[in-house]
Formats: sequence, structure tokens, C-alpha cells
Amino acid sequence: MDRELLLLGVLRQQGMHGYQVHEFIDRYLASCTDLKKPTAYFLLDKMAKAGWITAEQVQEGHRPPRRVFRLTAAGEAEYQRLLRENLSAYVPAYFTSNIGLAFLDEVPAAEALARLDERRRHLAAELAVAQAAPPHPGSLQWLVEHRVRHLQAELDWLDELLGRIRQRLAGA
Amino acid sequence: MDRELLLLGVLRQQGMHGYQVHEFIDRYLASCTDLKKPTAYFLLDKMAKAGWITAEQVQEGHRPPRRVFRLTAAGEAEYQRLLRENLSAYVPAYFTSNIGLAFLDEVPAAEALARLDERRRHLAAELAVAQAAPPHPGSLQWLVEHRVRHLQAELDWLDELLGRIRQRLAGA
DNA sequence: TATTGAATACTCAATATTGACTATTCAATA
DNA sequence: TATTGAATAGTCAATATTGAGTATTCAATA
Repeated sequence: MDRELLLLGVLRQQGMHGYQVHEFIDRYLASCTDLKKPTAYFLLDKMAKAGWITAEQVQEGHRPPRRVFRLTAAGEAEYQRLLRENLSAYVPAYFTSNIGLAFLDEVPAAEALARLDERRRHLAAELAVAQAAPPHPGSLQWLVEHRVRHLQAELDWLDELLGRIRQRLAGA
Repeated sequence: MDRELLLLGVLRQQGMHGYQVHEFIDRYLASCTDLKKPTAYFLLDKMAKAGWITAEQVQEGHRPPRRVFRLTAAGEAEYQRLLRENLSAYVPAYFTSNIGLAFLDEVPAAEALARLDERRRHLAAELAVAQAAPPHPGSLQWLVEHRVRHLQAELDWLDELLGRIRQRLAGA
């Protein structure tokens, strides 16, 4: 439902063919979503079938014809509906990559410290990239800003965790 | 990869049949994952085929035979490997439910405020539930504590966003 | 003791997602 | 002007996920 909103919101500003849509999202929202190319095409097909977007075939040279997608009136209505629904509802995100924390005590503290230290480096690098990103067009900035805040909170928490493990090691 | 780690980590402590595994995760880690029942069965089948766990058929009454899953030596090795990999790597989580922020400016500020206020209520309720949860066995607590921290950070950010929109409204 | 509703336990078809492709175009350079 | 490598554009089979079931057991109560 949310990816549909994203695609509708992007197409709404400008008709685009599939690769272009994916490119746009990958350029400006890489830190915020992981929408893969085949998923984008799948969703575009689905939305075309649902009548939310039209697909205008454009032939160029010998390549397979591109389809340029544009919102229909139904698509615009759906966009408005999805956007409001999305803003009103909070749907929790899940962090599969943190599952390991559930079994942290199974790893000797010294090794856990080293592993989490490596994790910290990855996280800090991610944050640096997000912060260094060029300014984003329109209100995309809100989403990216949220991302930065989240990464910062993650880093803070990881630092506290590392501190606690260090204390435990020192005490033992 | 991470759900496999979760299932291995749970089965490692005690052999269980499918429903039991799902129950356990749903009880103690509901705030942290959304592993659905059919997915759990799918992954258990896969891990059994891979030789990470054994499936002992147990017939009881007229119900379809339960399969009690237990780690094999290969499963234990895989668990150790996955756990270390998981702790070392940071894989970003994506927040599909925040996509709407990318199009926040398309909604009149007064309405956006009302919508985000409703979102805030949902989020605060979620946080209250997570904080009120009974203490978790073993190191599961780390994961749940992380969850609480994350929800708190989300709430802080949402409050800041609401403040900015209110200012904008007042200034206009 | 019959009936009902909840809890237990699992399955299946429909849907979504992904890794690993193919094929074309374009620009640089050998 | 061939050749090569990168960027563009899209597809497909394999895999994963889910909503909506089925079927059994159990406990309460009518």
C-alpha cells in the first residue's frame, strides 16, 4: 500500500517510464526504501490494471517499447486517499538486522564487543552518507531528515549498549 | 537470513513444533517482528531440508501429526555463524509507513496537523504497550529495549515535526 | 450430555519480491 | 572505425509472504 503511494506520488509530478521511476527513487530516496526494479515494474503493471495509471507505448529504435505511465483521475483519487491514510496511521517497522541482539549473551562479551564495534562503523558510515546527501527536491526532504534522525538514534543506542558491555567486561 | 537466525535461536533452547515456535515469538517478540505463521512453517521446512534442524513426527489423537523441530550439529554451526554475521553487520531498516512524509506538502497544513496528531496517538499507544510489557526471558530483553528506544525516538521526531507545522500555521 | 466458542495446529492458493539474467544504446579509446 | 565498458531498459524463473482458510481439541455452559 505504501509503495503504491510512493509510485503514485512520483508519477503524479511527471509521467515516466519504469526505469525512470526506479531511477528517481533510487537517486533521491535510496536511504529510505529498497524498492527493487522488478518490484517497481510489478507494481506499475498492477496499478495499470487497476486503472490508477495509463501506460502509453512509445517505440524508439529497436529496443522493446517503453511504457510511459501517467496518473488517471482514479489514480489521483487513490493517491489522495493513500496519502491521508498513511499520515494518520502508524505501522511499526521491524528491524530484522537487530535479531542478533536477542542472543547477544550467547557470545563471549569480548567478541560481542568487537562485533558490535564493527556494526557501529557500518552504521556511522551510513549516517555520514545520509547527512552528506545533496538537498532533496520538494518535501522529500522530510523523509530523508527522518532517516537521519533514525540513524542517529540507532547510533546513540548502540553506543550505550557498547558502554554497558565494556563496563561488564571491566567488572569481571 | 535473520528470521532463520531467530528460529534457530529459539529452537536451540528447546525443541518445539511449528505452532509453538510461532507462539513463542508472538508472545515475547511481538513488538520486534511480524513473522507470520505460514512464513514460520515455510522457513522451518526449508531449514529441515537444509539439514539445520530435524523434524520428529509425533502422532497425537486424530490431528495431523505434529513435527517437533530440533537443531542438528549443522544447525548449531549455522546459528553461530549467522549470529556473528548479524552482530557485525548493520543492514538498514526501511519504514514504508513513513512514505507519506515525502508528500506532506501536498496536504493543507491544518489537515496534515490533524492526521499526524492521530498518528502520534497510535505511536504513543504502541510505546505504552512496549513499555508495559512483562520482563523478557534471557537476552531477549536487549531486543525489546531497543524497540522501546526506537519508538521513543520516533515519538520525539514526530513531536518536533508537529511543532514545526504548528509554527508554520501560526505564522501564515 | 449436547452445543458453542476459543485455542491449538497446520495448509493452500494467491500475491509479492528478488537474483540473475537479456538486450540495446552510448561514449570513449585503441 | 572496431572494441569495450558503462548506462539504460526491461524480463523471468525461483523464492518468499500472506490472507483466508481447514481441522482438531478443550472447556464452559445450557
